[in-house]
Amino acid sequence: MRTRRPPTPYSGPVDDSLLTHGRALKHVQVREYVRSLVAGQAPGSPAPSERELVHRFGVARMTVRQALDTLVSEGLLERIPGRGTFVARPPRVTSTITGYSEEMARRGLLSESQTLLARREQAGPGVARALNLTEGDAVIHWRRLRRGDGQPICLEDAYLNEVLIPGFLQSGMPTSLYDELGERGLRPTWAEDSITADKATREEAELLELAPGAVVMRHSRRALAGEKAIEVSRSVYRADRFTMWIQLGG
Amino acid sequence: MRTRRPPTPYSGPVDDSLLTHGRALKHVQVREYVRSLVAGQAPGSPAPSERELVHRFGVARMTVRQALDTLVSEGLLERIPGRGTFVARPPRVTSTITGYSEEMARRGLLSESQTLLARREQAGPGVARALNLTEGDAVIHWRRLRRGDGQPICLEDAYLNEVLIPGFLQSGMPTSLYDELGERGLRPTWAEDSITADKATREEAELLELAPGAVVMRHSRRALAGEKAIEVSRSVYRADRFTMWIQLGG
DNA sequence: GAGTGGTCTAGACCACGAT
DNA sequence: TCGTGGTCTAGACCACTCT
Repeated sequence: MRTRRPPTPYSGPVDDSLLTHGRALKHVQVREYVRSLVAGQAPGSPAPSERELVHRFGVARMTVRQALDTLVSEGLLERIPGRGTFVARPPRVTSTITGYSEEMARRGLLSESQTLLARREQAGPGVARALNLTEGDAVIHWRRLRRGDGQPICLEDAYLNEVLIPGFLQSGMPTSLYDELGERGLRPTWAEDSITADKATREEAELLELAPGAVVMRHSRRALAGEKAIEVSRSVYRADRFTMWIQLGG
Repeated sequence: MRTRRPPTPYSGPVDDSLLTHGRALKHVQVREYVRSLVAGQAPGSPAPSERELVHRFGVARMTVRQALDTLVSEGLLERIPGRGTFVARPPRVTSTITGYSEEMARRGLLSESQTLLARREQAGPGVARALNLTEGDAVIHWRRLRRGDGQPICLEDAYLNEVLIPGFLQSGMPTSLYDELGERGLRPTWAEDSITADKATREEAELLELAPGAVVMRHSRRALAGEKAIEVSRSVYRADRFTMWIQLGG
């Protein structure tokens, strides 16, 4: 039986991001070592064997397994019993939440965005409910006319929970809302969308340079980052210039 | 230090589904015991503590942790350091691939489906490409008029890879395509959808009981079960009676 | 202080794949 | 046969929460 374990005064080079209470956890060290080894490797490339890592780090095999378990559950590695551990083929993208800018980029179109309105408002009943706020709470209302290759494509009214993004209006409006949210750790991870077809109102037709009554697609979204309802938006798209693409599942 | 472990001749009641090579793995026993305890429990209810399970099953704590790890990664349990292990609140549904029947059921509408066509055809170029087939390969073409509460809502043309579902046409058409595919282990796990708005053609307008030129929503789907492309479909929905709901992310 | 989960050890035997 | 991952043991110390 083992006696007391010494207080593990680890003293090697340590990435600060890997510290917990001032000390790097061993399984984290192993995990990040393997992650860096494996970064950029082709799918199917072998990762170090568990016993090799045991040797290199002087840790128990269970510790190595804990490290690899994480990477396997991340989809980075794949274990094949009797053969070894290998770089997994990149898992199919699991329905990413994308915004308009990314949608346009994906099709190779130049994405432009003209802000028609960006101001603090009091939440109405619908917006308040969608953002888990109380009616009258402060929200940011951002209305944009969006173009692809110069042509009007979409008119979007987004409402953002101001409490979650202090200084948003003052900092100048970002090009990509979702990138900006990402930098604040609030990139939406979940969204409820609804989509229907309709005819453009007169105002919409004017802004989108359509004949009144032309066919449009209406898209509503409620986007959440973790538990936080961050954005609710209503968009109207020219049907003749826009097809929505969605990938579901993983 | 331990000596050799005895050959673990487990003899308790064993669910066949839990057997591997004729012997129930201990972590599986523990896992399924906890799963059954926790089934139907309200979120936040405590699960047995790790040490309690160690006692009850006479196993090492690492074994119990392995069992609980699985349930945690399934989203069934949640660990809170210093407090215990608890039933997790049901994880948000990660964008399920749903078919029309399930969509209707979700809104509490009576879903009906009238088969207009169900036959073997030779794949055209578009369908062949979508199903990873060669032009001329056999596909099943299934055209349905779908109603909600008696009203025409959707006209759908589905093409299925016949090789993957032998005897499909002969067995009588199912009510829910996705349920039927599920029973063959081919429930789609991934789908590429595209959605746009348009005006109904004369034929569509007739079948959907619309005025010619009325606004409709067009929906295309390419659905895969694992690596197998199983279904490709084109649907047209009456915009006045149907809004598409999508949940993204998890 | 008692109980909980988080981390870690230093081994063991097994089934399986490659050689 | 040798190396691999899969399973398992019987403990240990830690930080944390709750009472």
